[in-house]
Amino acid sequence: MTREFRSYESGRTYAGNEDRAAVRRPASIKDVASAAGVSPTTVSHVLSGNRPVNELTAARVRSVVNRLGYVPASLARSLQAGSTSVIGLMIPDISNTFFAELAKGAEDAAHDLGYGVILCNTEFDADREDRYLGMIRSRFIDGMVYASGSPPSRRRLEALMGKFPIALADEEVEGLEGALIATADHEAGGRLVGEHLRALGHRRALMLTGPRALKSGVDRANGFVRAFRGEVVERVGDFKEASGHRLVAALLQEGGLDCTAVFAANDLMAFGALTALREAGLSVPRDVSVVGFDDIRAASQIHPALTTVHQPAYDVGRTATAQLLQYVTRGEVPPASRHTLPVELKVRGSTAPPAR
Amino acid sequence: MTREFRSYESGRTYAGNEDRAAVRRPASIKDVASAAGVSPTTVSHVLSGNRPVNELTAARVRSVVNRLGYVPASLARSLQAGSTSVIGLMIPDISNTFFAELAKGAEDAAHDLGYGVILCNTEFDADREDRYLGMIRSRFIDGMVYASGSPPSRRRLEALMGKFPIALADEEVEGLEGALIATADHEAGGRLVGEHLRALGHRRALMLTGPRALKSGVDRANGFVRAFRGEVVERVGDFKEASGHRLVAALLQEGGLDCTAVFAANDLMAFGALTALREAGLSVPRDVSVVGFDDIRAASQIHPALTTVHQPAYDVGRTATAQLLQYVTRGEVPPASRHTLPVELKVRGSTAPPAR
DNA sequence: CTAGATATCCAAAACGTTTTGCACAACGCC
DNA sequence: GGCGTTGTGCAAAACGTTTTGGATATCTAG
Repeated sequence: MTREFRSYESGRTYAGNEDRAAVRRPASIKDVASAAGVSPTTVSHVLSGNRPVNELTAARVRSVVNRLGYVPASLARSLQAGSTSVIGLMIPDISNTFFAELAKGAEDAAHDLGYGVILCNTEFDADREDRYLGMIRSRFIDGMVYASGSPPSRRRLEALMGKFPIALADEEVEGLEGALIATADHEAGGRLVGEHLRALGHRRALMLTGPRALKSGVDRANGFVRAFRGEVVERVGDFKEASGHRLVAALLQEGGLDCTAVFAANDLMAFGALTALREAGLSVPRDVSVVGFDDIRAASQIHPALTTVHQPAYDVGRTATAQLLQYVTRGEVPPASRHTLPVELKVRGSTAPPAR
Repeated sequence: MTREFRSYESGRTYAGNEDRAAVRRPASIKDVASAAGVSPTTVSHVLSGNRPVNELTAARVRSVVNRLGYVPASLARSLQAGSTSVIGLMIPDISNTFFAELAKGAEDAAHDLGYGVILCNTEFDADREDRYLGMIRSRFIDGMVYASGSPPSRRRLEALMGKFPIALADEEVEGLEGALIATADHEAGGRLVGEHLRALGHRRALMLTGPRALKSGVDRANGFVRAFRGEVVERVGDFKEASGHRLVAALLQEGGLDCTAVFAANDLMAFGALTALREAGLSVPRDVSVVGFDDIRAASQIHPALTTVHQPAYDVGRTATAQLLQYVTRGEVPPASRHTLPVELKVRGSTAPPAR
């Protein structure tokens, strides 16, 4: 097999790879063109409909396309077009249901506009994050949805944000203004909890917060304290179940909780608190009410079901992505703009009026 | 339009877009070359280390690279190289923790070899799946990890499998031989459950299966039935929580469960079953034992904690991807090969000896 | 019968890299 | 002084598209 691609009129041959017949080079537009006796230009026009082509010629081209199983190389197309129709989604941990939901929203929004999503799972690893940021600098992706509040990257992010399309989701990176932001209304969530507990008659509460560095956690706490208008004892945890357990157990040992309600800044810490209370022989909600934040799946399945604030993780991902793409498709770097999405208080079995 | 890029020293502007100075074309290798007074070839060699370059020249080039903030366009690089260092991961639902774990394993394995992962979330939608399969045909991705057992795609998949690197994860597509496969040992999982329930003294069990079309579900059922060696009532569900609830509730209405144990083919259906049982006033595990499959996160967080079979979702994703990449990096289409990963029975609070 | 419009298709440039063959000079060796 | 060797860097081809300015033939109107 000589593998000659006799160009449509001149006797020129496109030198293929005669030697190794093993790996069959996929058909290119040139192959189609010469097989159909037209120029690559015409093939392109037939396929894109970008310019009219004689119907007879077009039919011939299409038949060759089928016969050869020709599929345009998207790489070459992207190179020419200057964009790839792919964006990145940077998150710390896809196995965390919150981020998985967020990712689903992002993927849906991207799919709607024909974009693909590259999963950038960082595990809070700065090197890993850097590698993924490199994808945007090398223009392999058209934009990035950034939902990973790992502090060390702020500097780098800042430098990129003016040059490339980037949207912040869920967590606004402290001190990073002028960006596209979609986040849940953490402050309102805290407020709802405060109002709920106050309405039930509670006047003294324990609040388990997340690390001070995360703005979302601070917002939740602020909203709560303002609305509760009672005494609030604050303890700083790390959003993990163990820390909720540890903090509550410690207080119980030191001579009693001295509170009628516990508000944990996320469901996992609330679970820890529940365990500690149960271990101490206290009953929820009879002796103590407990409220969480996030509404992860287990929250509604434990007993008693956990009163918590439902975060619109899916919507956060979807909104951030849709907003980002709105600018990406127009080749613009997005302006500063904030979207705060509503949260919802789910009242379940873990809260009740304080024992009198 | 002359399209000259002499901009660096002469005051000439970029012919590309004089009109909108807003969008500055990123520096190309030509820009660097002319600014450093060398050829693009030399720049390429300095950056890749592919051929030796005089240290003085190299230093000059590097300095220009920094000054201009040059980053090679990965698209052009990929076009030339003939591969993108990106693979696809096709799954039905990323918000399902099982697939999220699997995705994490895939991402980790890919990252280890410098590959990126495009998240292809199908929601069991054939069109969506087709679009993503198009990415491999258009060679935008170098390979695909396929973990979405939606039946309609089998035909298309079959056609692709000989031509492109594809690995099956978790679910082997029925009748699709000659592929790279990584899956959990579903049959052994079913067997472990059967042995466990039999050892506790159960002799009559209700088994909630998944759709018959999925081999994994069939394997689980077969393993269970063989090991349990008692009477098994079988009901077909669809792996969703609602179906577990519906099936059990229906049986209870029709005049009693008449079984001392329920084995659901996945945790979600087990959750549904638990709810139905609780609603009927039955106590788990006192009146009925319940076992699930998958060991999703919520399984250990509900009360009573669910006895279930731990699936190595992470390992399945990681193994499938690592195997796939082994061939992708060598430019080969992978041969037939199967990796069956061990499962583990997690005995928790939802199982006990039958009431006497 | 002729000028302009229309239909049809092609050549060449452009996207931004990497790779390969070659040119040229300087050097060491016999 | 000739010859292989090494060091250095360039030109050109190749990857596979899309886009744009024409070129040529055919048609239409006056």
